[in-house]
Amino acid sequence: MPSDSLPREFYDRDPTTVARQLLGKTLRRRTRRGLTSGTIVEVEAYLSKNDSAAHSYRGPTRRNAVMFGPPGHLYVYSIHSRYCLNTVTEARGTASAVLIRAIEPLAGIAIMQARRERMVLVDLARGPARLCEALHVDRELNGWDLSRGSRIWIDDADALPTRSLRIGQSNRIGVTSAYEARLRFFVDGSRFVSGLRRDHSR
DNA sequence: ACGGGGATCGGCT
DNA sequence: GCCGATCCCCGTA
Repeated sequence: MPSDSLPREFYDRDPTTVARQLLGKTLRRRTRRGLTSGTIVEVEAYLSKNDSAAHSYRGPTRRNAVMFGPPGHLYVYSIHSRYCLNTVTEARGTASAVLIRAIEPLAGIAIMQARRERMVLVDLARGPARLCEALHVDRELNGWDLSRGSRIWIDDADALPTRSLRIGQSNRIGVTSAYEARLRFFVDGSRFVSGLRRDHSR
């Protein structure tokens, strides 16, 4: 429906560039229950080469197949009986992605509160699995094309001006024993960012 | 405020 | 069989 959904070309770039540019954009989700949305405030890049933390590192499997497909599609995987949401980046076959780790809730807050069984705004979508629960994202959306602009998509409307954002950078959260290159990006100063521990920030 | 530990299950070796 | 791109609760202070 919205013609301002980010086009496929937006995602057809290296994951670090896409990750940085996703900060401040608006992630939207529409279900029968209503519209929920939020401002993206925290992301991580997973590279197609030399990145042992990327799910695609050891080649295609059934789980990571979407990562090897075209950019702009959703890669949803489960961990510890929860879900995390990525956007596939770069051209088909390169298998990179951006993990969306946190949003600042904008619309449909009551719906998110009900889904999360939490009232505190800051607890609704701070962390990748919390975000998925708040937006009702599960494996059914794995492979969904974000550029279609329905069910779930990202757009520029209500976006924070990227130029004026102060972007913080750190190692990725929960990634151990991997080549690390400070591939986590977040809106500096936002209360809606996860992993505020000292060893991650800055 | 901070840190330790358990839940819980699909994917991969 | 092992182990997470996690979350939440419950100790201490």
